Amino acid sequence: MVNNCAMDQIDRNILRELQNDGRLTIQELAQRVGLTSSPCMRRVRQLEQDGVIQGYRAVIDPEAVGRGFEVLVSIEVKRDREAVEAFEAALQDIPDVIEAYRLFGSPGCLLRIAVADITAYERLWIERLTTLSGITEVNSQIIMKRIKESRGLPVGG
Amino acid sequence: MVNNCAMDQIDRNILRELQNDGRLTIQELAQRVGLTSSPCMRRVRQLEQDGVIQGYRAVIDPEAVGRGFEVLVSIEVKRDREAVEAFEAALQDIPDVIEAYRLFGSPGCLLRIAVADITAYERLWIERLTTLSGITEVNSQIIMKRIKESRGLPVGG
DNA sequence: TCTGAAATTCATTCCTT
DNA sequence: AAGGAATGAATTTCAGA
Repeated sequence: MVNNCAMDQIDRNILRELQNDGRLTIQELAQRVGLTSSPCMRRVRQLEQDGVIQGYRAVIDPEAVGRGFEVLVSIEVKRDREAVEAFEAALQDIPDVIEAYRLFGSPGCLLRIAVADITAYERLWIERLTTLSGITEVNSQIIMKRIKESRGLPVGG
Repeated sequence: MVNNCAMDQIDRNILRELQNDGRLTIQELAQRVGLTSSPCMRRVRQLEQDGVIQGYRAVIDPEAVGRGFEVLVSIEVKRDREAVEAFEAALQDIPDVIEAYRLFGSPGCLLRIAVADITAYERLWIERLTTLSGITEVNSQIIMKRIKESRGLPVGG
């Protein structure tokens, strides 16, 4: 269950610390939140079991794996069930599409794409995006600047 | 330096595994990529030093921390330096804004916002978004469906 | 629920190949 | 670069408050 809401300030501090450094040792974490290691570990395990902590990930430099060029793509899809389902299924098979959202209003769909460079993007665009069926519009937006980065969710307190 | 490109297939496998589970023990990781623990650890440390691995994070369930309602907001800002800089500085002080991008073309700016519910969003919108100076348009888009989720970057191989 | 100690597992170093 | 053994840390469990 995700919301038994027995989450107190210490739990929130644990979440904040682990969002910042997911490889903190239990001991170091315990010290930062004012516990000793056994209760601290019990809380962490509980948060994991409850699904509050969904997992841990290494954060990789996109440049280093040939994905330093990011594009946001607005797409309009024909508003019929067949078209939408086929389109969304097709997205699953394009690894360069790292996020995709269906929106209310316009655009109907927003993709976040990560490729090596503009050449790779051109190839992706001509070979895979424009060939998707049921699409009525594709609009590619290059990011000029990251104004604010996602370093995890703000955790109250 | 990020690209000395002495990265081989084993390194890419390490990155893939650590993206999937950032708390893998070196031993378990070593087994998965076909090494013993000492060379495996050397590689991980090297990747960290080179900045290929930028860090480790716990992934938190947004619902559990009162941020289950996500909105994408397109904003147009007056195209003058003062306005843009003031606007972008102001965004830094709104914790609900978890990502912000300045784009080429239109919209000039895209925000990703995470709040508890639509009521909280209404409050944010009226109190903090519409009051930002230099803004000519605000367009809020609610996510109907997450078609594809970011579980880290695809790592070749 | 916490503490503190005991048992086990892991990280890390060093030396050899 | 990789493997293996040694050691020092950290995790994890458990008894008691």
